[in-house]
Amino acid sequence: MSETPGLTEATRDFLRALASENRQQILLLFADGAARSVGEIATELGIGQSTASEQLAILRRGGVVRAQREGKTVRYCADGNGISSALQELQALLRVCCPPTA
Amino acid sequence: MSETPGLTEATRDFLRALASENRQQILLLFADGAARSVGEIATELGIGQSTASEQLAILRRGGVVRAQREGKTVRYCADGNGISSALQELQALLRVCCPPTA
DNA sequence: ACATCATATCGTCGTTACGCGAAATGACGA
DNA sequence: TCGTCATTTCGCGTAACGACGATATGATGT
Repeated sequence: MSETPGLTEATRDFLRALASENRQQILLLFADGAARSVGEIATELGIGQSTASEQLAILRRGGVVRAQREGKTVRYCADGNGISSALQELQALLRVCCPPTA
Repeated sequence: MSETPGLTEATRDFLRALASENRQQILLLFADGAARSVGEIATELGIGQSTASEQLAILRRGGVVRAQREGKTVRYCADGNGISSALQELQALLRVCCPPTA
């Protein structure tokens, strides 16, 4: 069998990260550009603290958000680089599968 | 400004559809632009025929592929319209969450 | 070192997704 | 109508996901 991975594992992680409504909500919190702590996110979304941490980790693995420590707290914000690179790879795949008019 | 900037259910289905390696492989089969029957896809990927049908249905729901009957068989191919519209909506969301910081 | 607060990880449970074979549906030709 | 072939739907077992509370790790101030 040929290898033909199609998409990178990273891009698949990106897609899976965004394919969850809860995680989309988290991402949308960052629309104002402000970084947030895990606890703030949990409170704003009305979910458990550990849940927020875990979902944030998935988003981070997908290159959607990035974290930075500030004292005791960890602040998350959208990762523009990760997002645009994943988006580019995704577009490349889709272009391959959609030649001309269908 | 304060309206719901979230993603459509359709776009979430699109993301979920592409977040599976098996379904990505199916999509990649259509890179040559040729439509394929369910049985052909199952054979080419070495998966069960019912599995192929189900995964195809998910891809179709996500607007990634579309189906057309031809006699007894149903041929699937990539859905350029569905893909590009979902992609546009996705980009819109990501733009919202990624200020010019990058 | 100790206490404290924020976050990460662990253990668990219920729900959902995947993959298969078997059976039902739909299309066509005789 | 009947038989066949392709596809869809169903039933089931297994694996992965999502959420939670509880506990462990890490950072800070005293």
